[in-house]
Amino acid sequence: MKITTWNVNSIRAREDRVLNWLDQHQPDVLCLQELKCTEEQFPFDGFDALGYQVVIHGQKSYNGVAIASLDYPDSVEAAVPWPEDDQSRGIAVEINGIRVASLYCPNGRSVGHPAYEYKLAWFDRLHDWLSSFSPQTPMVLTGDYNITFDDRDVNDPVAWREQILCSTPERQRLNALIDWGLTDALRLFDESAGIYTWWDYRAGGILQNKGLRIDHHLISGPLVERAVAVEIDVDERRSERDGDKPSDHAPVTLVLED
Amino acid sequence: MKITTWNVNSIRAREDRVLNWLDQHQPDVLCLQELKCTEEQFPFDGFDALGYQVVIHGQKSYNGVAIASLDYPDSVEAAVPWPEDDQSRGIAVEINGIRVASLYCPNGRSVGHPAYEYKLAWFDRLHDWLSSFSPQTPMVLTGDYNITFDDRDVNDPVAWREQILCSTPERQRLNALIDWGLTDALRLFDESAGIYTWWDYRAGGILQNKGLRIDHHLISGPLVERAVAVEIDVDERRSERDGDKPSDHAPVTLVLED
DNA sequence: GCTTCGGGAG
DNA sequence: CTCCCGAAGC
Repeated sequence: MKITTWNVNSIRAREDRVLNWLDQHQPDVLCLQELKCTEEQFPFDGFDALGYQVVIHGQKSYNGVAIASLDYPDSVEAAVPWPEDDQSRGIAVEINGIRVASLYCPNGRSVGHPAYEYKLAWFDRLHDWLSSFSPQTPMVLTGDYNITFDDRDVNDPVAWREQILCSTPERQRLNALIDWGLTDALRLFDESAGIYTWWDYRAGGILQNKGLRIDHHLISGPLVERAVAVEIDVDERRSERDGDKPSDHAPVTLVLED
Repeated sequence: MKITTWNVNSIRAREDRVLNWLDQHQPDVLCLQELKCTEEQFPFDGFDALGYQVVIHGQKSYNGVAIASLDYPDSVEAAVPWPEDDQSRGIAVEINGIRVASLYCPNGRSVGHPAYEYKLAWFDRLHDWLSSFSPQTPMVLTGDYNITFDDRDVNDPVAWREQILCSTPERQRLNALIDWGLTDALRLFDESAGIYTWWDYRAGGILQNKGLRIDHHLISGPLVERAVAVEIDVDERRSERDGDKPSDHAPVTLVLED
């Protein structure tokens, strides 16, 4: 079973690329972030034609998340981690006995900015939501966390030191999810530095591999047993295919046994 | 010899369509209007690859005209009809003994609007410019005139009566060019009503053929002798090809003998 | 409708 | 760099 996360930076601007990728890679579940559209604007038809169901928690212009899947979800919870959030940043489903969440965590703009305070508070809310489950629940919380775990995830740790996406309070929030009982799936397979999932559009980031690892699969114990790989499709980020214009994030795929 | 006029409504937004059309139809001269770009922004490379020279009188965001030709022009006069005009609406060349002008005449917005006064004054300037030549000069003044000659050029003459593009003062200015010695080339071949070159994007204008004839070839006596056809490529305006998004104007081609 | 722009966001 | 938007222009 394959579960992919992909911040597509506008599904309408990227529809063809996403559908081509989906057609070629056929993950069982595709978690999308930064749709930048409402449910009315979402291009369901293309996904339908490829046999994918889509549930979406949309928003005009900003944010917006969705989960596309070959099987119908058994349940859907939009507005994760809390329903009163006026930003659409999370949606969760149950599929084949696994709880899957697609998360677009706040960016925070810069350390100390009001958006940074919202980011930290948002992660506290995410922790609260997570705590409503048992750590024995098969779970995949995946998406764009907008936080690096440590300096191995950062191409230039000196430049990024205590900057947004890398500050200690942010990393504490991310590690609180680990402490609860989740595992950073990629690190089960590769402990090396220099593995990235996002590269800034500016400054030719992708050509010089100036990236960060901020898209993660956090998985609970029962899935740690089943995890066999995490794959980052850097070619899709780099790619000149399909009229150029890739997203600034690569698709990242968790492969589970069975 | 074929001389085409085409208001492309942004050459950057329409580059592929224009080049595909050019490659298929191979006119000797292509007069373009509403480039909406400066010379720096103009996509010369694609024209070059098809063997076309391009001279341009550009402007940021608005207006902008060009002439693409298989043969090099023997002379170029940008800023027609007068050099101090702060809007880039005309360029003229001499090619194979014929003076060719590509004109994007002012729209005028609505009768009585300041832009309407500018439109009338602009046509007076055009008449002055024209008067610097002999009517025996082989000339093609072509482009988007933003004026209909008479009600045969109007899909709904009642609705358009004395409206912008159809008002008596505008038609007088257009006829002043005829009185000087030019001929409306299309009417040499077809006197019927309902021949249009422009259809509003709104209200499904093209589907109901709710159009106007505002793109003209005005030709001098020596070319009246040589004219054999005027062809309007309505399919290109209608077309769903090349990722949709046609211009609101069709290409119009004058065919000359020799 | 469709294009341009500049401003805000990332 | 790339996206969104709301004006303005046609």
